[in-house]
Amino acid sequence: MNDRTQLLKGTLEGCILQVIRGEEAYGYEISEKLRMAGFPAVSEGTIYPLLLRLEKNGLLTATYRDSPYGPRRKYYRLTELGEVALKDFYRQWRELVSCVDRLFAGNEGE
Amino acid sequence: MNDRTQLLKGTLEGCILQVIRGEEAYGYEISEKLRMAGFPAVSEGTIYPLLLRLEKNGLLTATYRDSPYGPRRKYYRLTELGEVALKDFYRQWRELVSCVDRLFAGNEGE
DNA sequence: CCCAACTAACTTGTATGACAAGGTATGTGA
DNA sequence: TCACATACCTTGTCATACAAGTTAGTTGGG
Repeated sequence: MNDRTQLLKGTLEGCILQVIRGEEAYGYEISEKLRMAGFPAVSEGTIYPLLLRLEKNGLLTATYRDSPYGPRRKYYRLTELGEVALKDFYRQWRELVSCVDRLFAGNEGE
Repeated sequence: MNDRTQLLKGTLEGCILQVIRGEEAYGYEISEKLRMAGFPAVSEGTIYPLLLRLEKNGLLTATYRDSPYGPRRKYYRLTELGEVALKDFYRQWRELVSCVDRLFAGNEGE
């Protein structure tokens, strides 16, 4: 019915910003890192359009660089706008988490 | 850009199940309770279709009862399928939260 | 040399679900 | 009579996750 993909909506964008925040990263790498963090395999059909969108909206800038292993990589870096958006995301995320926690407080064990 | 509505995707369904779990409730009441819990005003255009969907999918059953204040209310109650779905939701929710937490661990203060 | 496998990015089409806007109807109080 | 709160529902729109497929570069094995 409603698999986890709906739960991910909106969350992924913020998480990707956070991955890039530390140091610039390219799409393929980002999807690996998310998988490491425990996210269930995020499809490429998800990640690349999302990155393009973020770039178009000015949250990311990109530069191409050659790869020693394959075609050139497109490295993304956060803009100032991206930093702001990341902070906004995290604030809203924490807010949502605390709402849900409040609702489930008292009977999580069951 | 991406307001909180995308963050809510999928979460709302589980939260509504949780609200109903304790005791049967009707739509109007549920939206009040969510607002109490801190959720930003959940629109009726969201809540009623969602309840109908859950009923159609067998997670909820409904009975109409008169109201002392207005038109009759449609009271929803969890089915066994609904209980299972609620548990599933909560498990997946906790999993997502811990993934995001892992990603943001170390620099939440900023 | 060719082919498989991995790396790397992108496109198209589909489904889901939140929401705005609007409609219908009942009860209360001024 | 009229405004307002209660109560439910429908239609249409938008954002976004994903499957599946496309294009390309590199490496290593047969």
